[in-house]
Amino acid sequence: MPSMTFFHLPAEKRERLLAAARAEFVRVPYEDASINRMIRDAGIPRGSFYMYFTDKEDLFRYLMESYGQQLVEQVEEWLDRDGGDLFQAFLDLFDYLQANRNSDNFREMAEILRRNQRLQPGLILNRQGPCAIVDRLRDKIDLSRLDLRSETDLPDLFHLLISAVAGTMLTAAQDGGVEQARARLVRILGILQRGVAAKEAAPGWGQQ
Amino acid sequence: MPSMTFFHLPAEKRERLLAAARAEFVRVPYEDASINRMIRDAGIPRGSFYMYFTDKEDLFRYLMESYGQQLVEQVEEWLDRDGGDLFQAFLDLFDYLQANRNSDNFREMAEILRRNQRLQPGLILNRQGPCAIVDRLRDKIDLSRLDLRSETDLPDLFHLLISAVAGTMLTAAQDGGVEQARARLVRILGILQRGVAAKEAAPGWGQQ
DNA sequence: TTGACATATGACAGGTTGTCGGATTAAGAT
DNA sequence: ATCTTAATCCGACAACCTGTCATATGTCAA
Repeated sequence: MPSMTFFHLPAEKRERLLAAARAEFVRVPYEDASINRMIRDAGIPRGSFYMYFTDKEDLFRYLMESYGQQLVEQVEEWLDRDGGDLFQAFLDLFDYLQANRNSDNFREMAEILRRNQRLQPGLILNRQGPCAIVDRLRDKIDLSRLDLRSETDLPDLFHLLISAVAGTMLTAAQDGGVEQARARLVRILGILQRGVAAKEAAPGWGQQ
Repeated sequence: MPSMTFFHLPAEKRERLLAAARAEFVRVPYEDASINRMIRDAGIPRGSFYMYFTDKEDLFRYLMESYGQQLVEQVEEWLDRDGGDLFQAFLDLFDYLQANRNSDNFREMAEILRRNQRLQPGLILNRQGPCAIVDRLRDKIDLSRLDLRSETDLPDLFHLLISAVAGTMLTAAQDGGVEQARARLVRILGILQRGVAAKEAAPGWGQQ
């Protein structure tokens, strides 16, 4: 979390720094991003930066969090539109991130995510896990379609869904096209919905 | 992948470098690991290092890959013992990694995994995804217990299982105890087995 | 005016990485 | 035994990066 000082800053200066930071994270993957360049581009002196953020990670997390905020809002909308269908909403999320023909803002976010999907999903995901998000979305979700048996099933499901989307976005970038990746996501969503346990737990050990 | 030169090295020298590298990755998380220290400890000159590996990442991936090799062998064993029960085997994996009262070798691996679970599951996982592993384990798995509907369901399931284990190991390290984390893993395995779709809900979402 | 406090600033120490060209070794070839 | 050629070795080096700290500057209240 940025220091209070950062928020007391004149909005213009604050935004200048954030813009430079976003540009840098768009330019190269996280590990290669340089605080030096950010402050140079933003015209902020070195010492000041460390007055605001403790770290490159601190800054990155702050950015991710605000992006996350926006995504959650977007997902909220889809849930409304899709009648609370969680799976459809996550499929929408995938399509949305792939398309990225949207506001510059999202285009930027999508680019950063794409740059950093190979490493650190742990960095991108909020530290506290999906719990906060779930709390916010819970009442938009049509729970009657879900067979949840424990208090934590919904957060856990979220975790699985998020990493599925992240994982398939990786596929999309590397291997073949978006099509293939999307198909994979659909299959994974299918697995999560129906489960992989054979319905009649046949005791026999015969294979196939 | 290390260069051929690396494998032509006298075994002693090669092992000296690898040992120093492992020690360094045990000492600090990936980002902070220093090639400098590794070569200093191993008594290998700077130029040589870059003759063998292109990168810190190159070296790390090589290590992870060999650890992965060992883990797969271990999982293979469990599958034999558990009668091909994939879910049981992954639960065993969790217990095994948590316990880490094993050979120094595994203790080291467990420590590295623990240090790096926060970031880069993407780094730890083999680039090609679980496919290679799956091919190797496929005939040890009792497929009659699973309801798989597509060629890729098994790899995808693996991916989910692995990230579930990784995710809960994270929980284990941060929040409360191992107990809580294990319970969470059990619930997640439950979700994957039975699915979260309410049984009689109409499956209408899969169009498009 | 004068403290007392928050904030700003940039020079600096210590560290890192990847490269490069000359030294060294190994392996044939003559 | 000597020469040739290619592979390997090596450490000095340039370029960069980060986090800190002592000093300067601003701000508000008494």
